[in-house]
Parts: sequence; C-alpha cells; structure tokens
Amino acid sequence: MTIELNPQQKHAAEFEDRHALVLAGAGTGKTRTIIARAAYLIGRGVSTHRLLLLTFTRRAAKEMIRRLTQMIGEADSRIMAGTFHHFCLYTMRRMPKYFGVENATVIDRDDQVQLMKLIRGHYHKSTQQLPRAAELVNLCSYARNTNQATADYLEQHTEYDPDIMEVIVKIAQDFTHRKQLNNYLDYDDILFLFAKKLHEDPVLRDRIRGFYDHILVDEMQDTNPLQWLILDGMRDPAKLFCVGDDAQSIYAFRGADFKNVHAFKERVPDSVVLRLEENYRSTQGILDLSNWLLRQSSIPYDKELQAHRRTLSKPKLIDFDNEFDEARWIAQDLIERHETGADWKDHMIITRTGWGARAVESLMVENNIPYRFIGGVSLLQAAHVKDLLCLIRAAASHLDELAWTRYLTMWPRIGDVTATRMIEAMKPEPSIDQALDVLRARLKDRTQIIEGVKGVLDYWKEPSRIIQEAAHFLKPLMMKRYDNWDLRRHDFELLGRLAGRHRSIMAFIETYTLDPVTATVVERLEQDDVVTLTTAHSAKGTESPVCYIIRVEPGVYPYVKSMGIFEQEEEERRILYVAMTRAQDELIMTRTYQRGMLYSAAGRFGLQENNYFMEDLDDDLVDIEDAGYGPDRFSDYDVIRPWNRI
DNA sequence: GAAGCGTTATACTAT
DNA sequence: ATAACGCTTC
Repeated sequence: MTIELNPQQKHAAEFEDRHALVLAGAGTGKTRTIIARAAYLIGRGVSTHRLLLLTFTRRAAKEMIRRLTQMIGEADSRIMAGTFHHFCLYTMRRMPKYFGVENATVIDRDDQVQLMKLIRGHYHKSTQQLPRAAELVNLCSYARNTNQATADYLEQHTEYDPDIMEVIVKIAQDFTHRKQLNNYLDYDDILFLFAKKLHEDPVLRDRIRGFYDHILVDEMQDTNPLQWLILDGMRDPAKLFCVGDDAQSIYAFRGADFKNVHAFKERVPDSVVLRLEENYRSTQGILDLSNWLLRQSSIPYDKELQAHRRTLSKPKLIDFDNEFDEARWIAQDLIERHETGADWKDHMIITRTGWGARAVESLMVENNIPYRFIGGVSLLQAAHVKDLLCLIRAAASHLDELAWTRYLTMWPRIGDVTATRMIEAMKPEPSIDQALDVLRARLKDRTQIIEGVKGVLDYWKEPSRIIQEAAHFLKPLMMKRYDNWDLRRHDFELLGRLAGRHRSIMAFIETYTLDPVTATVVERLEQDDVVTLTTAHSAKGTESPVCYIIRVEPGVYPYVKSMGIFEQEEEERRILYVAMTRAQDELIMTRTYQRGMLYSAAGRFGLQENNYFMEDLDDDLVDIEDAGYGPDRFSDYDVIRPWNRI
C-alpha cells in the first residue's frame, strides 16, 4: 500500500542527502509526510532500526507507527518512536557505563512539588513571601529546559526582589541535590543529563551518533533549547528531518523556543527548508477565520492557509448568558446530531483550561453522552492510586523518601515528623531488608506497617498481582480516608489490568509516569464511539469533523494571566489558532457574557486591556448568533470540578 | 513536641 | 480536592 502525496509532500518525503526543515502549516499533511518519508527510506533499503522518530506525545508516536504498519507491514516494530524524554531515558538505561541511571525512579510533577515543599519549608521560616512550591518547580524547570543558570534566568525574566532571588537559587541547588540523594530523575533531568553527557564525552557522542541514519522530528516548533542540543549532538552522519509550524508554537511556557525553527538554516550547514502549503483538512471558511486571526498579530507569520476542499462552511459564534446555557446547548446539539445518524466520535470539544469545561462535563454526564477527557488529571495522580503506587515504590527502594513519607503517614499516629525520622534512620542501610529491620525496631508492635511492604515484595515478579495485594492490604486504611471508596476501588481493577501488560511493576509505573493516561469513567469501559473533550494543548496534532470551542470570551482568549505580556499574549493567539484549525467540516465557537470569575479576575489583576481576540469580527467570516436562554439555573446542576473527575 | 482536626482559600497550558 | 494554617488533643 502506498500513500498519495501532492508534489510538495512527495518532494519532502523523498528528499536525499541533506538535513531538512519542513515548514508545514496546519492540516497540510505533516503526519502523512513523515510516515511517507519513513516508508520511502525503508523502501530504499534503510534498516528500520536506523530510524529514529521523535514525536511530541506517545499518543502521536503510536498513531504514526500504526499508520506505518498499515503501509509496510510489521517490520516497523523496530523503529524507535517516542518522545524526547522516552528516547533519552531508553538510551541512558541501555548504556549504564556512561549514564548510571539504572536504579533511578522517574518522578512526575506532583512528586517534584512534594519534594520542593520539603525544601521550601526549610527556607520559609526565615524568608517571607517565597513563591509557592509549584511556582518554584516551574522556575527551576524553565531554567533547566532553556539551559540557563537559575540566577541568570531569574534576573533576566522575573521581577523578584534580589534577596528572594538569592534564596530561590539556593532552593534550586538544594532541589537538585535532594533529587540526587533520592536517586530521582524528573522530566527535566532526563533531557539535561542526556544532553550534558552527549556534549561532554566525545566517545559517547560518537557511539550515539552511530546509532541512527535518519532522525525524524515532529512538532519542531515546540522543542526547547535542551532538545535542540540533543538533536545537534546527534546529527551527522545522521540526517535531520524536522517538521514544524511556527504559527502552532504553544509551549513557550515550558521553554519551547521557535528559534529552533527560525534559525535552523544558520545552525545546520548544508540544510534546506521545504514548505507544505495546501490544507487538506478544513473548509475555506474555517481557514479564512484562522488566517484572519493570525493577521491581527503584529508578528509576521507569513501564512495564508489555502483549502484544497471546495466547500465554505462559515464558522459560527454563539452567545449565551452563562456557562450552563452554553453547556446545555452543546449537549442538545450533540444529541440531535447523534439522533440523525452522526457518530459521537466525530465531535471534539476544545477548552482552554481543564476546569473551563466543568459545566460541559456536568451536562454530558446528565445526558448520558459518552465522552473522554484528554489532558486532565491522570489516573496515576488520583489520591488513592498514588497511595497504592507509593507502597509499591517504598518496597522497591528504602531510599525513596517521597513514597515512604506518603505510605507511613497513611497510618494513624504517624505524621510528617515521625515519618521523616524513620526515613532518616533507614537511609544508611545497604538493602531494603536491613532497612525494614531498622524500621521494625522503631515500630515495636505495629508490624502491620512492615507486613504491607513484605506482601508487595512477595509477588514482585507479577505486576498485576502486586496491585491486587496492595489494594487488598490498603483497603481498611483507604476506607477510612476516602468516603467514596466504592467508586475508587474500581480504578485498581483497571490498574491491575494495565500493569499486567508490563514486564515488571517498576517498568509499568515508569511508563505511565512519562506518559500519563487520563481516564474518565467512559474510557475505563474502553468504548470507542465517544465525544472527545480536550484542552487546546492536547488537541494539537488531532482533527475532528465537528469542533466546538467553548468559552471563546474575554479573559480566556487571551487568558487573563498573559495580559500585558506581549509574547504570552501572542502565544494565546496561537492556542486559539490551533483550536480553530482542528476543525474539518464545522467550527462552532461558543461564549458566555456573564462576568464570570475569569473576567473579574482581570479586574483583580488591575488589567483593563481591550485585547480580546474576537473583537471587530467581520460578518463575512463568522455567523454570530445570540442564544440567550433566559434566567440562569446554576443550582440545577452538580458541577464537576477538575479534581473530582476521577 | 507531635498528631490530628476544622476552617479557609484556592484556579492554565504539560513531557 | 487539597494545601495551608491555627488550634486542640495525645
């Protein structure tokens, strides 16, 4: 089976002998071209294990591999495809002599924040007005990903008092140190460590450069300086084939730098820039509006998407009195479409923030519309799942202080202080067994606490059994802790099934730490025909025949917090652009004019800027409807909030 | 001194 | 839902 390509796509897919940057606008067949290139190279005799495919999410990697398999058969299973984080960790694990990270535990954002809290508490006594732990993690993470010293970053890009800056720098050092002591790797460490060794050790660099002939990179505009260092260190003789679109860059907040796109030609000698310009996804009406949005920017994107399709289908913008009317209308519209033969799965609802969709979610539940939420709280972040995983992690290593703190403090009469003391006492011990002996001496008659850990270790080789055992063991504690235990316990069945697919329990935990699965009630039932509810960020790279963008209103586009900061406001514009360009046949935007919390938040920030993106709309571009539904009925609905989604 | 309880405030995007 | 905080109990 071959793939049909237009001349530009074909030229890109079959490009030879040089590095290439492919500038591909939304819907121009970016994924198709990458797959076609992989197939072309394989057809030309390049061995599958000499190809490296770097994507933005694992979901995207899986999708590409699936489509490639359709084309060329099973041979592709040996292609290394995944995120930068995945690839780096995989490679480091396979080269223990150079990296020494075999026993490291990968920690997620929650764990980072948890650890940061411990450190912050230490400084908080003497210094007032320190940023909160989550913000401190953001600062450290951003500096790392942009490869700057924390002090430089703070001075150039923030406005903290000099004495606060000094403390933050110290905290950042402590944070790094504390991670090393615990043998933790966070997302940033994975990239940093790999990039560092790659550039420091010429022998290692030569070995890694010898691994691949072609490196294909998706979503180049969202790569950060650290990721650039990795690509730069791995090229030659390997050829880079990077695909991206500066108009879709929406991850500057975590260090993405579109210099990686703009400066490609200067940075990579003997490279060419190719373009894909014809849009196959959307109707011209949808593209006219998207083009208009970009033209309002003072940044020259130099981009006018042209539809290959003939139909116009003008986008709609519908006004409501409040978010419940908005949600009720969407639910009703979905039901009508479904009744007249449309599939649920052909509908996507795009939200700027996870909790901006709360009313929509309530109405979906109320109307029994099957849906899945992408981009929210993941299964592994739910409190009860964390409890269980921490018991398992505690059994895996007596040095994992976050896991031990959580496990120990679940028990009555053990709080932070007691737990910390016990953990300190275990630290010098060489093995988990000896550490447990130390613990036993301190716990005296409360041997149950140790039995739990032993119980897990007894079944160490059977991932799904461990989950069962741990869940059974923790049941009495959790029943006391959570009043909705009956709802929560079902997650452990799912968890057990997922774990059963992995070689080892720790491999399972690691996989889902790097690639969080969001699971809503429906997804757990593993249905296929469901409406997708997603954040604009998670929608990148996907498409849907019918797209609803909700809360397209002042304070959301641009988001209040970005107001007054040029680069951030422009990123917000691109977020809306990404959302609009997901639509294939119909684009329906909705907004509410209640002076909701977000809008009034703008006032609280003291910002009165008139910078709403959908102001001054041309009648030719959008049909605006007023669907005022009368008095609000807020109290009629149970509001689903982001945190009780699970 | 530490644990535990009730009260209050809280909010973006994510590998 | 959960963190932070102050207050009471062990």
